[in-house]
Amino acid sequence: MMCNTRLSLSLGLSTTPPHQHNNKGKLSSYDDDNQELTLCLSTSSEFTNNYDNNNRINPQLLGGVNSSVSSFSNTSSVKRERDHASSFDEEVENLETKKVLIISPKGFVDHNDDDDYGTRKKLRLTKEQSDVLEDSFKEHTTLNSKQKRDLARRLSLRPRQVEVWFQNRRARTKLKQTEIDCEILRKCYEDLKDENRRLNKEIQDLKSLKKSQPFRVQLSAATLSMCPSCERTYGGAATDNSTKISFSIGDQKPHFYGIPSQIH
DNA sequence: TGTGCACACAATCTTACTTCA
DNA sequence: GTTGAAGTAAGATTGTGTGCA
Repeated sequence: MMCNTRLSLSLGLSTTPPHQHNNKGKLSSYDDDNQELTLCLSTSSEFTNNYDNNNRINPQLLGGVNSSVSSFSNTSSVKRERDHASSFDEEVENLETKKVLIISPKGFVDHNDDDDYGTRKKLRLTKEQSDVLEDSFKEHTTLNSKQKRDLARRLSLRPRQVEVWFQNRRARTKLKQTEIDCEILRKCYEDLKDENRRLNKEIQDLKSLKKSQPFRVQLSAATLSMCPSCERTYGGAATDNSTKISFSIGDQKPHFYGIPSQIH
């Protein structure tokens, strides 16, 4: 069977108990000529086991058929279908928008009229729904089952939709934070690079100064001083006459400058 | 210890919408 | 004003890892 085989689902809206149905989501018929697969599903409590949370058919129902439509054969999705459609009301609600599904390489697609053939309608949350979700996200970035259900009920969404919204929100918040962190690091890197360039230049200046003026030179406070006895250079950030403890370039041994007795 | 389940996350896909030539 | 390509935002899907009973 080709992936584009059309699958029609005939959904009975009867409240007949499942055990009284002849077709409980089993493969009903397959039209070789039109490559159409027809399933008859009851809307009994067993209906919930016929679909996953994305209104896709439980692959188990398709038996050998699902080998050609592996894109939707996902155990986690099947598992998650328990998360919603937990009541008969929700089942009926789902049926209102999911009457005919098409098997395609992308999985099952909702097709309630011919205009939608081959497309998937994407939900756009209303401003109000988004605001509520945002407010909720500010309070807690993850939801427990009860919070999820309550929020879904309040917004007339499926719990799975709320869950997905929070997942995406967390992911995009993290991404945004990563971008911010990255920008901060980039700025730090640029600053350090500038500082390194400045210090290297300073070293070069001092080296050339050392060659031309082999005596002690008091440079500006921000630059370095040179010990007259050993001609080593010292860091000189302090501007007062207090003792300065410095390290000569290329030597970790401290030199004391400012107190004659302490000069070696 | 193995197993199933629920959940979170990363990566990716897909669609709706916007911008711009 | 219209149109189509390109870009972006965001909802949805899929695969994987982890903790827990």
